[in-house]
Amino acid sequence: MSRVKAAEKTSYHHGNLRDALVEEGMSLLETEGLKALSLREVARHTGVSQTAPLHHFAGKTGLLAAIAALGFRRLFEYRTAALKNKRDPRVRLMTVMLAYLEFAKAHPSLFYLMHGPEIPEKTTFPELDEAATRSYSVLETCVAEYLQATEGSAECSREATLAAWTACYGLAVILTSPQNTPRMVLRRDQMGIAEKIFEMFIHGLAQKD
Amino acid sequence: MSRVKAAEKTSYHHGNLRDALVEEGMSLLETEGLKALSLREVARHTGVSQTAPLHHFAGKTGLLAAIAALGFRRLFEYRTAALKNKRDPRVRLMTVMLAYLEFAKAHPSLFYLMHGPEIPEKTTFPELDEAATRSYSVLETCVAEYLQATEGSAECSREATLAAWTACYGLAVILTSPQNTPRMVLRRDQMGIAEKIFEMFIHGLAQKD
DNA sequence: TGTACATCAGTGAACGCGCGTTCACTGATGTAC
DNA sequence: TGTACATCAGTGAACGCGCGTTCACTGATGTAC
Repeated sequence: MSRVKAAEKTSYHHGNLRDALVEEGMSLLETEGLKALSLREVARHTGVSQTAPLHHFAGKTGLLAAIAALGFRRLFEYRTAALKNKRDPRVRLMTVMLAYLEFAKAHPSLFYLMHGPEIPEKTTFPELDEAATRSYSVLETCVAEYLQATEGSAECSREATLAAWTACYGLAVILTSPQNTPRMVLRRDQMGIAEKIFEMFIHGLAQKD
Repeated sequence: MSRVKAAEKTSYHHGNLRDALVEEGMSLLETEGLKALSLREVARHTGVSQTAPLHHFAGKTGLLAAIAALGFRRLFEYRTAALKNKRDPRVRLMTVMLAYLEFAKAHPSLFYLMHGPEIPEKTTFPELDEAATRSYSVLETCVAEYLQATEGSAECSREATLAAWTACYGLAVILTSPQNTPRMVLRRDQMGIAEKIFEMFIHGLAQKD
């Protein structure tokens, strides 16, 4: 790996093909959708023979997993960036939830790849698994802090996190595939309604039972 | 349609092929999953030539839509059956939400077909659209009644329904594809945890804002 | 400093797959007269 | 009551597609000596 990225076009070896394929796959996914994302198409776009990717990934699923992992890393960054300078626990929780929604809306196909059934056995891809866990833990932290601030006990923080995650995820899927469901409500001001809904959730989270 | 279902095997015409295909497609979906559900396979299972289905459905999507519509009709029945003899508005809301979850867990592939992207432009299939709306309206009614019981105003009932639907749907997807996400929490007693989570939601629903 | 050789990262042809759909057809049914 | 004919619901062969993957290969790189 001494000359990574040195030669650009003329050399036989690419030097950085793995990253290039992931990058190209990502942009293909965002522009053309998941259906159009095939090994061959990615190879074509990268200007490389159609079997070259197999030297870097365990079949098609391997490439998909790598793309999804990159997606989770970006989601993590997006979430943490949104949290910057926010101090109030309640605000932080709301922020991290809304950020998730924004991310999903901005990258629907990626979002679908990250969570959908296209990649089976996600746990078997360490890179993907780690990135997903890291992203999830941002939410987890915010929920725990919020619970602590409101009732002093972070006892059922796990369930509460799952509840928050349910809200985020459910709404994200709904907003991402609008033809799915209640069309009336969501015509306009999606983020406003989302905030309203999240507020109800957050309120419910803080109850003592 | 005078002799529907009269002759069984020997006759050239099937007599009830459309229904038979939907039925067969449904069972194929449940046993083998969405990937295995092709026009040809359904035709094969029904004992009919592989092009016969095209006389009854607008291509593959048409068949899928018919199956999904049947799914929504069953979901509707399941929900209303669960509500029978329940009187308290809060209990009724909880019941209808849990019933949704149970249905999804019992028929994961069907659930995925009903809500996933396999059928594009769902609104263009009247049968499907109507069945989906009817099923959704059960939830809508329960939410409205609950709001009325708790605060006397069913003003933001639409948003509240969407919130409840978000909780149902989000959790259903999570429980349906378990490898997705937080594995720790959901090892056991899924319905118990689900109820806990829904309780938080329902509690949040009733807040005055 | 030079050489032999293992290893890695590419190539391109080809296989085999199941699919949705088109096509020209034929058997059965129902209706007009 | 009988006949002609349009229409409907089947058949089966075939087309064309893009795909993931296998295979034998070759060019380039790095390392041991």
